[in-house]
Amino acid sequence: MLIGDLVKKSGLSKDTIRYYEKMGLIKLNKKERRENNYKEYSDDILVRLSLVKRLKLLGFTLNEISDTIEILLGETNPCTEILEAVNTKIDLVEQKMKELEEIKARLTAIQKNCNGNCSIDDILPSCINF
Amino acid sequence: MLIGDLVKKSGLSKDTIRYYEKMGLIKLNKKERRENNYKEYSDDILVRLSLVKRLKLLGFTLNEISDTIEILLGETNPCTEILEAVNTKIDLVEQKMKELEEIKARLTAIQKNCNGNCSIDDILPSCINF
DNA sequence: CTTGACAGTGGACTATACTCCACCCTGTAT
DNA sequence: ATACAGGGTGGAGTATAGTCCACTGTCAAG
Repeated sequence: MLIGDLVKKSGLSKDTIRYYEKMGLIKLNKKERRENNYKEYSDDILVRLSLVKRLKLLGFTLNEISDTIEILLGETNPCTEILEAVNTKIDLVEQKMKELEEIKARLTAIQKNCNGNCSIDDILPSCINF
Repeated sequence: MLIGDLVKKSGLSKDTIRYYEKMGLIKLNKKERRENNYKEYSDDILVRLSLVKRLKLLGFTLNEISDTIEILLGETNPCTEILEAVNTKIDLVEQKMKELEEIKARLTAIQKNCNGNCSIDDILPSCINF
């Protein structure tokens, strides 16, 4: 598919896709050009872009994403490396979830302390050592 | 305390603290200066910085953090506004948690599909529509 | 055969969040 | 007295992640 289609299917802008291309997140080999010099994007590229989008939402940087994708979708890594990478990512995700649970508990506590007439004094105790 | 202490206690750099000051994330009133013009930071400032650090880890921008802190620690907002803000934040946190759960499920699926001898073909199905 | 949508390239610009630097003042230790 | 750690200010520079713009080429429709 051409870039216009990719824009529609990926939900990313033309400029963003080209930026990712420049950064090496997606790669086209020389075959993937039409005679008129237009770029031909495969479904693999779409998969990669979906991965990028998801991982970005979770706060990974493009460099981290680049590494992750290389391991997940690369062709040269044996299984153990893939599994290790996946396990590391799971740990990271679990860590983020724990953080969020803590924050949520804290917010809920504020909500409960605040019975119709709260002030800074109701909230501060919940924030110390937060 | 002076900035050196604050650096040690907060784990943030001098420049970062001053940047947050410039951005209005932390505020010193005129009283909070010693006669020699040195800034005197209170424990409240430390609480604020801890909040900033935590919220940053979760992917909030400094602007979002600024708003949140203003509502949580500000002095002029009535209770209803605080509660609304807290509820909004809880929603946001829950949304992020859902995202993470989805990612984790996906990663676990990859892990299961990969029985000792996986290749790109084992992983790709888990990545499509990811 | 021109118009308009779509493609490509290169480079400038922006926002966010720092980080570094130069230069100056303060205060204690030698 | 002076060295030196620590404080203050202003402004420049950096990294990341885009976003915008100008200019050019391609191609199907009228």
